Amino acid sequence: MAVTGDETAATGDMPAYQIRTPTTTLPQGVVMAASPGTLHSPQQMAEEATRKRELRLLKNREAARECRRKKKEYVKCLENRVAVLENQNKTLIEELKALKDLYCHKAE
DNA sequence: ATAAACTTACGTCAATAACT
DNA sequence: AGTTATTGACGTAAGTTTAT
Repeated sequence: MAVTGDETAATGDMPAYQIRTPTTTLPQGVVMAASPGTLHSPQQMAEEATRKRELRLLKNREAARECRRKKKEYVKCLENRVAVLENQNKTLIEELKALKDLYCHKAE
């Protein structure tokens, strides 16, 4: 199965193209008192996790686009090289034929 | 006209290579 | 060792071609 869940709980019934948020997100309206002395309430942790995930997805999205662009270019390059070599080959075959011909007629 | 088959581009995940 | 970048594999949507 390709659609395996990631670190945020495998929800097999959710289409892959939907953006999932970490399950650590608290229900609407629930406000936790920030633990005294720290800036790391569960909410803040969850928000930070979401922010990190979205940033990661954004970066990877762009990386994937670039990767495909490079691959396409590479393939185009190869195809071009094939065309060039095919032409060279054709020319060489013609040349060989001509030389053989010449040699034959000389031999008579 | 349209249903089915094929193509193209995309976003995501996971593995791993490259970097610090 | 932890973090970030790269890329193959997969599923999806939209576009195009082909057969009826």
